[in-house]
Amino acid sequence: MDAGREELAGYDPRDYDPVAVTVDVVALTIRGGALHVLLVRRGHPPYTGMWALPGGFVHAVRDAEDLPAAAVRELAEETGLSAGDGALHRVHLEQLGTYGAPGRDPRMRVISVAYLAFAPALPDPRAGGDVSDAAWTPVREVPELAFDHSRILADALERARGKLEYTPLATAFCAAEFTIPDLRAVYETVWGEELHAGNFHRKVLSVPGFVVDTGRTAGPGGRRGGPRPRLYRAGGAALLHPALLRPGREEPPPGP
Amino acid sequence: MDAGREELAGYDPRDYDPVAVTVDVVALTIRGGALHVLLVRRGHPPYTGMWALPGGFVHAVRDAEDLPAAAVRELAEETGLSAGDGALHRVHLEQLGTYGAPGRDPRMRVISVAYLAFAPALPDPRAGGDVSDAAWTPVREVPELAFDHSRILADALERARGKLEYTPLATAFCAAEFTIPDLRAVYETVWGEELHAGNFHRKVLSVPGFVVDTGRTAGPGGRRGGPRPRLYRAGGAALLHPALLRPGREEPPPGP
DNA sequence: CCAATAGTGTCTCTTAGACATTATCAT
DNA sequence: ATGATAATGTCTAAGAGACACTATTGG
Repeated sequence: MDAGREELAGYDPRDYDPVAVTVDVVALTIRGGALHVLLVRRGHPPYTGMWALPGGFVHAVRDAEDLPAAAVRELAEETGLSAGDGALHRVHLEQLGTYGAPGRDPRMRVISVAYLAFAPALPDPRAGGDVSDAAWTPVREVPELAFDHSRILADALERARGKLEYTPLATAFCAAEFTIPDLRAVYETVWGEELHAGNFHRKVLSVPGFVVDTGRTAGPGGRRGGPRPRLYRAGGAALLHPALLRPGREEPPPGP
Repeated sequence: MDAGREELAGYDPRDYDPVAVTVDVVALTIRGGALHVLLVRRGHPPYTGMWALPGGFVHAVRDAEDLPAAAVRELAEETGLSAGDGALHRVHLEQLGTYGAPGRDPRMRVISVAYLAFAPALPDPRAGGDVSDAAWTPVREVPELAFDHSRILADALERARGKLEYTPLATAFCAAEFTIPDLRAVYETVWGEELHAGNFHRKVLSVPGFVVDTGRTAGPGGRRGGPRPRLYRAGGAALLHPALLRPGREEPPPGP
């Protein structure tokens, strides 16, 4: 598409109000069998001392950056991993939604574009910059967050739960090579439900392009016995057909 | 959530760059068996004379409005319907995504929050304001659009096709009361595929909360014979269980 | 009458899920 | 040996889809 660059005569800057745009990242990972989210403790007003999602203003004019680039930058700053690093390269990033209610930031009108990141187990973050602390926090222990970040986190969790059903993104929580039980643990952790091991195994292998067999088996890990499970890599499928529908969703009573 | 209003000392306005935020609306409706989108012809630079999605700057400071409110306002301005009107009340509106690549607007850095609207058949729009023309356009005849609006429209269509599968939003394209063949026509139009009438009928009625029988039948309409179909209203379900999966989706060849 | 369409019945194939079974490993 | 777990097999119920059939309307 070529930008028809007409003259800017007749263009009135007062047609619009200037707004600050931030990017916030909901970075999810699995540690020790529990779903964790990356949080930072704010070192400046507003909400000083409260926990919040990592994020910051988009570099809009000088060194103008795209929105996904801003999200990667924020994630890299908070985790201490460099953007070109291999660890960050395996992170799945997608836009979650945009939050712009008036008054959500007491300073001024701020529109926040939220991103959702699925990451394999990453090292502990390091504090620095304008945050006094940063930590992977179990989602079940997350306190009330600054701004409307509690709502953003809730939306992110719901999105993540749904994404596991019809996309292969559960593999984004695993290392490059993983076993079917590893994958099952991801589903059980995110959905908060136990899955039948045998049925899960057969179903995953029946979905074309979900996982590919490496031919090798896992070494003796922290398991308590049993045969060595086979190692798989993520397949090339972008969508799961048929989907792995999560159980226990009874039909809700008809609303208004 | 209570906003902890610390003092604003130490707050440096240069921490952020001012950005203009717009809201663009992809309004879809069905007219004469074809899917239509509401387009406007631009009356001002940039892209003067080109077709574009209806949209405009968010009122951010004076009369600060929420993002969905801005979308409703733009839709009302372009369709000539008042926001409190009953016709607009039946329109389904949801956030589609946010587009903020540098250079997408040649004037300055603009972030656009795109909304997707599903509407029943609405009257023809009226031109006015800063648009020289406005029209419902069949999506198969849409020309190249201004800015990145062609991409936004493509994303909207893909979202709409998916939404029909697992939500009852096809009813948002129908009048308040509709027949099962009406509903089937919506699916066939949006998906671009013919569906088996008998199987579709049975499936729709088998999903709890999708439609409710009014007990009445349609009057003699533009049909070419056959029994009077029954009239239904939209049910209370928010999700379809089981979903109406669209046919013809063979497993794609595994990508990279 | 005839063509078109609404709505229902029937059959087959696939899949989900409950459960059983066998094989392999750590302790 | 014993217990835990990977992986596979079996059975049943439910849903998708192909197809046939009846009933009811407009022309």
